[in-house]
Amino acid sequence: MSENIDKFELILSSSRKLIEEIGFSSLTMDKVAQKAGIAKGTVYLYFKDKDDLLEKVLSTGFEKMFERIKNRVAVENRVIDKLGALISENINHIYENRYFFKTIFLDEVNVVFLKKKSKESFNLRRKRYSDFIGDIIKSGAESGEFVSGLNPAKSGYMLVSLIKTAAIYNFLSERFEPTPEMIENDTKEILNLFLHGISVK
Amino acid sequence: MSENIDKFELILSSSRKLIEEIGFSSLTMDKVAQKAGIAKGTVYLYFKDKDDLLEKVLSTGFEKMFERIKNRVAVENRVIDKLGALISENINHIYENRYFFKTIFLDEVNVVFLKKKSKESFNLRRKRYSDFIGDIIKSGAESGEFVSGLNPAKSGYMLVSLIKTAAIYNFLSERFEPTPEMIENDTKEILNLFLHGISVK
DNA sequence: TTGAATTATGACTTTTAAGTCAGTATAATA
DNA sequence: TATTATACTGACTTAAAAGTCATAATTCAA
Repeated sequence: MSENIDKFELILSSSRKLIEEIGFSSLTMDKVAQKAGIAKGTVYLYFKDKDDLLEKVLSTGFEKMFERIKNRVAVENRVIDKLGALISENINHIYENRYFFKTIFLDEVNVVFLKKKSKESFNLRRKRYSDFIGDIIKSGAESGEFVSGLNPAKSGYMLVSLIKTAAIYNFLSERFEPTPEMIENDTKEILNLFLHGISVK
Repeated sequence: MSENIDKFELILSSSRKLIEEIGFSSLTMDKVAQKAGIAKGTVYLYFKDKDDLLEKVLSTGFEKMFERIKNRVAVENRVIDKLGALISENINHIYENRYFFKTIFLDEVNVVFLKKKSKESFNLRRKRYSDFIGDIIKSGAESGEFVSGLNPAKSGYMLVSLIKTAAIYNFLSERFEPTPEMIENDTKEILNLFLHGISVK
């Protein structure tokens, strides 16, 4: 019985290690079995199929992280301290599992591309756009409108991700036919968040 | 000669349409050929392989968007207006190509999962975390610390994406062994951006 | 100790999709 | 019109990986 639990955990941890090494897109059941030092058929005794295995890899990871963040946040009393604790705990968790998250975060490119070259040009485009925004931000910092000490390129990435996230939020909320007003509103909202944040002045 | 260019464009646009309908992860060369009403072999006369085709689908789309945004931004003089124009133009572009972008943005889940059920639980976890943050933000809005009129859940998504983006930025910059100070710095930076933005007060 | 139940194995089957290429149709040229 | 060059076709080959299952090893219980 306890043997079973061990094997279940063994397969999970082997999968996690493999994902760190080769990414989701190259993960195969054969490799998982090999990594765990067991036969492929055995994997299917503990997991319904590949989908089930990956779902469990991600869900157990998430639950661990969420639990940790909730506990840390509960200690703080003031709202801003809660947010600070949350961010810090989240970043720490990402870094402690950095190879896993690196794969998770960057593997999105692998959905689409099979070859290194295309991945590189994908990242290059992302960089070109962020740098373009970075230049605008830089000139704002030089004119004294924006705070000094900003990393312009990084801030560019941040703005791009805010725009993308707003779109994803709308897509997930089934908002597909936006009126011009809605778009104007979204624009204002993102610009405002990026320029002034959510605090009252 | 002009026939060739037409077929090249035909394959590109058929691929784009297909991606809108079924996503990257289900795209096959057979389906592309069928959609374009040509033989599979013909696709390989215009594109080296699948990777080449997808790379060109994405790069042409990006160049179009980037050109458009650059032109629009160039019209404005003040930095803040430039940023506003950029955001607005970017959002507009996303909405005009909404089905394509919906797939691009949400297909990241498909890297990992094959079945609908797992995708749903993935989105559910994302929502649970954002809602948790949303609750904190809500209490901050109620106490008057944060601006009113915020959508807490959406703001939660925004914060999560800022954290994620900061990590991606570090990963892309090959920063894998962060000191505690670097993590503390990142935390402050994100919290500060989220609370106060990049403008000077 | 033995035989029933449980767990494990890995060769095999099946599926899916990328990529090829010999043959066919169409267009260009002499 | 005949010949060459170019463009197109889709059945076929190849490859990769998911999932199965008859058989073997191990554990457990009487």
